[in-house]
Amino acid sequence: MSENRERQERILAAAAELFVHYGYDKTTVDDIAREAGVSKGAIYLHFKSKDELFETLLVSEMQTYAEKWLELIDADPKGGTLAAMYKNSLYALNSSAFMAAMFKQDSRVLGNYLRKPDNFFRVMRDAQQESERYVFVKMMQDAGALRKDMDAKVIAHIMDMLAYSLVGIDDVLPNQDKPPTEDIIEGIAEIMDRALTPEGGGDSEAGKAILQQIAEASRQQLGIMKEAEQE
Amino acid sequence: MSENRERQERILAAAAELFVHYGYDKTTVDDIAREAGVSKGAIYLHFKSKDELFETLLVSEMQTYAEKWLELIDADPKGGTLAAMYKNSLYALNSSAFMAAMFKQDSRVLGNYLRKPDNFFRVMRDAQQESERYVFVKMMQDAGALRKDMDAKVIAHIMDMLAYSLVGIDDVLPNQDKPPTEDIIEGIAEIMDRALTPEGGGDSEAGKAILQQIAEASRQQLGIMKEAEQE
DNA sequence: ATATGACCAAATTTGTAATTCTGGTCAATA
DNA sequence: TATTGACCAGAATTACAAATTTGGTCATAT
Repeated sequence: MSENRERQERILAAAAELFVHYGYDKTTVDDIAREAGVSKGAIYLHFKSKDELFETLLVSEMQTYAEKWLELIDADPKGGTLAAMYKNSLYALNSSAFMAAMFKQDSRVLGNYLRKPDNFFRVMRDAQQESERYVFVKMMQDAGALRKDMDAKVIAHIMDMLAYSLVGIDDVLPNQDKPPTEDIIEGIAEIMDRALTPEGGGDSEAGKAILQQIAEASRQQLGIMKEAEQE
Repeated sequence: MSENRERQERILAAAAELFVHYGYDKTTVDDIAREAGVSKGAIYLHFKSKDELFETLLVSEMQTYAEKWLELIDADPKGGTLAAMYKNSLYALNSSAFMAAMFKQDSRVLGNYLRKPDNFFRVMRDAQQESERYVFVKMMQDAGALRKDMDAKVIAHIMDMLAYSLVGIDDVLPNQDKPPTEDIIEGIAEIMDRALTPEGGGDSEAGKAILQQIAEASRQQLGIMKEAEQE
């Protein structure tokens, strides 16, 4: 990795930590520079503005999330089933506080950035016709990895609900004896496995093939966004 | 119903509507009096303070919710299974905007009431050792209406997650083509039925018996709270 | 060529005095 | 006796100037 690239990574890492802890509003460019051990000017050699830095971080976190997801699936013996794939997406989501904040649109972290008229999230929502989750579930169903008698749109939405509440429920419903997150995710996986796997078991290999396909498309889309952002 | 009692109901109904629409902070006692068609003084003949009115409403909504739940179960042919019971709790929750706001601790509705040091919700949380949902799930498991190989605490928590996200996900994740709520609830019910019902089917009658038991306990607890509130 | 941090205009926050609003009371009324 | 609404003290909001902070720049240093 070039020295320049390495410094950019350091800046982004510092920014991620500060944004998660203090939020977009309370984190200043000076803070980021100090935390990353560079001068403020250096930040502006990498990013045109605070917002561009922030948006680069958003994209970067999404990429990291996608890669982590793929890794987990690859390492999972049952990785090709719909339930296992979904489960691993939850682990991936849960592994990054910043990504979790993005997913639940945490206003404490995203702050006034959310109010900007054409922020990253709005643009993304307007751009996509169908939710990524739905596309994924639909493909899995067509490939025989999800029972035909389930409505893919409904399943996709329930999956979003569970992901959302996995990272968001603590904010509003403090539960004294909440089970460990891992137990929750495994519980969800078991439920999904029983409820969604077609009779006779789904085709695990077909599932993995689909994932590669989606991953590739996703990488392309993120690449495009990264370019769009440079302008 | 006594004339006095009827007026109290009218006040509470008016308050519920205003609180849901404008929130606790922006709803004044004058507003409530006007909406209910009574004088402000009359409000204070029924309630010692705005907060007492509010808390009476909280308890009243919980009672209505519990009754609605029982009704739905009674009317449901499969009402005794765990999945059907849970499903009906979601319908009951979804049928009252105020109850939904309570469940998700919606700060737009509950406003500064939530900041009060010993508000209803804090008192309730401190009072109860185990979550109601867990008690319910555990009893159902002991009665043979939930597979033994599932952890009741985990299942209870996942049920809370789904309930929370059912009423809360719209606030942060606007989904252009979200399925109708009824389809979502039925989808959840189907998933739960497949995943939680023991081999050979659960004992539906035992389930209903348990519910009556819990309903009775719940009625008692709410009665106690109502008294505690009078002070 | 690269990197820095002093510097600045604009935005945000703070302090605070004036104003409005609101929960609660109670003398007057029906 | 039961009910009302004018009234009031304290709370909340507004207005706005002063002070501070912050995103971004660029002359200077390395």
